[in-house]
Amino acid sequence: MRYSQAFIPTVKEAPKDATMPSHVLMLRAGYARMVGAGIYELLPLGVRVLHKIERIIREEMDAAGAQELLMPTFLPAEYFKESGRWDVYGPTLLRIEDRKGGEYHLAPTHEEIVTDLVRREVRSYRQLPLNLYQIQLKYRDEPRPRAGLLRCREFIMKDAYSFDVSEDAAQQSYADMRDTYHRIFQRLGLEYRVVEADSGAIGGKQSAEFQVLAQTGEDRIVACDRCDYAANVEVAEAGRAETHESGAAEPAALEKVATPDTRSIDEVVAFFGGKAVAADTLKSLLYIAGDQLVLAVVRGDHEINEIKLARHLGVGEVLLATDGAVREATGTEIGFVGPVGFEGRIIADPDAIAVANAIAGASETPYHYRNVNYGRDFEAEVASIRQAASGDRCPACEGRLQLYRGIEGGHIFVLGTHYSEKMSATFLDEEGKSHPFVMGCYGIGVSRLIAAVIEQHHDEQGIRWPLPVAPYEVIVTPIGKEEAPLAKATEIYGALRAHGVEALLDDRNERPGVKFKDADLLGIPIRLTVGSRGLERGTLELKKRTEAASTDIPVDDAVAATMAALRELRG
RNA sequence: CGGGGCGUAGCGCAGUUUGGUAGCGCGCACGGUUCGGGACCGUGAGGUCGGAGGUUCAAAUCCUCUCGCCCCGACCA
Repeated sequence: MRYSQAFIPTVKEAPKDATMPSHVLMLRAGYARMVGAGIYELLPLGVRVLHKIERIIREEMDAAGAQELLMPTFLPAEYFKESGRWDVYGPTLLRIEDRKGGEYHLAPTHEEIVTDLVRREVRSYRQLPLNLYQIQLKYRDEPRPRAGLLRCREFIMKDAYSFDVSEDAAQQSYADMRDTYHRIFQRLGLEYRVVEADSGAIGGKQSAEFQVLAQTGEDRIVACDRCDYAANVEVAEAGRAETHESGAAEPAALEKVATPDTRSIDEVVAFFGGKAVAADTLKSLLYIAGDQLVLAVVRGDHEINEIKLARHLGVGEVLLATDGAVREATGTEIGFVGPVGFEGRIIADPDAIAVANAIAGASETPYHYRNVNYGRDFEAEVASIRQAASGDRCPACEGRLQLYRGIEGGHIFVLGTHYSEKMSATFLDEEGKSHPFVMGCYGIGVSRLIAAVIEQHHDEQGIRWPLPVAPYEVIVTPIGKEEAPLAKATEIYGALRAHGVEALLDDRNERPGVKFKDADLLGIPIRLTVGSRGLERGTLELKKRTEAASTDIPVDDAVAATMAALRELRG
C-alpha cells in the first residue's frame, strides 16, 4: 500500500475521553473511531489486524476439527424464550420489535440458535462429536461500556459449540479446545494465564478463562509463582490460615477502649499507633442476604469476597447493609461494629479467627475492644469468605500467590445438558435410546483482543505490534526531496511485495520527522529508511520497532536482510 | 442503577464566577521559504456554544428540563 493513498487518519492529540493506552493509540494511530458509547468503526488498519487475528483463530479451530458456520445476529425471541433467557438476561439483551409488533433481539451469544440447528439436523450418535463455530458480531447492552474496544456493546466474538454423546466425550472436547486456545493465544504474542473462573450466567459446571495480563485489565487474578495454579479472585481459594503473631500469643484480658473517629481499619491502626497493624484487627461488615442480616468478619488487611460469602450462605447475592440498617441492627455506627456480643449469624474467615488478641469494633460508638479472641469472646461459622491476596500460600503447592490484572480474552465452558434438555435437543445412541447432547461452548473476544495486544505491546511513541498481527510487516520510508530515495524505496517496496511481504510505502510528501513519528505510532514491526545520505554510501537503515538502534545494510541486501529480520521476529 | 466529571471549530482547550463583538493551539486550504525525529512566515475557510424552554433590552454565561459522553463501584468475550 502506498501511504499517500491509504486512509490512515493519525492525530497528535487523542480525544480526552480515551484513557487507556490501547484506546488512545487506536484512535491516534487511525485504527478505529467511536460512533457511540461502546460502538466503534474499525478503519482499514484496524481491519487488517482483525483479519490477522481471525485468520489465526480459523487456522487453529479448523485444525482442531471445528467447522465454521454463520448464524444470524437478528433473532426471533422464541429461542431465548425456550431456554428461559428471554427473562433471565434482563436489560443486557437488546430487544427489538418489528413492524408487526413481533418480538426480536440482537444476539448476545448463540447457544440457543446452534442447539436448535443441531436438534433439527443431528439425530444419531454417529454424527457426533460436532464442533461448530463462527466469528460474528455480538450485542450486549452493557451497563457500562468503557475502555474503547475492551468493553463494547457491539463486538466481534469467536464462539464455538461442541456436541458430544457423553460427559466423558464432552470433557475431551473441552480439553481439545483448551489446547487449541493455548496455541491461539501463543501465536497472538500474548502473555496470559488460564484461570479457574466463575461460570456466570451461561450456566455450566466447569470453565476456564484465558486472561491476558495487563495492568489495565478489569479482572483480578492470582497465580502461583511455583505451580500452574491460577484463578480469578472471584473464586480463588485463599491461602491456608496463618496465625498472625502480634507479640503475646497468650490471650490477654478483653479491654474496651474509646476510639473516636476511627471508622476505617487504617484509622483504627493509626489510633493505636505503632502497636498495631491492619493484620491485628478484625473487619466486620454487615450484609443483607435474602431476608436475614449476617455479620461477615475477615482480618483487617483482607477483603471480603462477596461471591464466596453468598455461596456459603446459599443465596444469589449479598448486599452490604446501609448505614441506617447497621444502626438499627447493632445500635452503633459503621466502623464500630464487631462480633463480640453480636446477636445473629456470624460468618468468620479462618484467617480472622486465627488472630490472637485482635482489635475489633465494640458495637458501641465510639469504642473498640482490644484482645478479642475467637472462642472466648465470640463464636462464628467459619468459612473462607475473603479474597485471595498477593503473598497468600498457594492452595495447591507450597508456592505463593501473585496478584495480576487481566483482560478476559477467552472463556471455555463445559455446559453439560443445560440447553439441550431445556430445548429437547436429543440424539439416538447405539441402542436407539434418546439422550440430550452434552455441550460445551468456547468464546474468544476477537475485537477485544486487538486492544489487549496493544495493552501489552506499546510504548510512549505508539504501538509495537507482534509480527503475526501487525497490519503491515514492513514500512519503507524514503527521506528527502531528491528523486533517488523515493525511486529506490519504491523499488525495494516492489521487491518485498514480490516476496510476499506486506509492506507500506511512505511516499507522502512529508518531512522525515512526520514520517518517523507516524511509523512509530502505527507500530509497524520493521522500518526501512532510505535517505540520500545513505544511498551515497550504498546503504539504507533497517530498524525494528522494538529496538532503539537501527542497522545500516547495503542497498542490494535490503530484501534479503528484511526477510531475515522477519524470520527472526517470527521466532 | 449509585457516586464524580465533562459537552464551545475536525482534535485539545480558554471564555461561564461578575450576562454585552466567540477566542487560542493543533489540524485543514492557498502562497512562499524549508527538508534525518511531529518546520517557519503570510493569507484564509471553518462554530445551531449538546438540545428545548424560561428570565432579560441583551444569554456560551443565570434558571428549569432534557440528551450525550467519560471516570469510579454492582455485570461480562
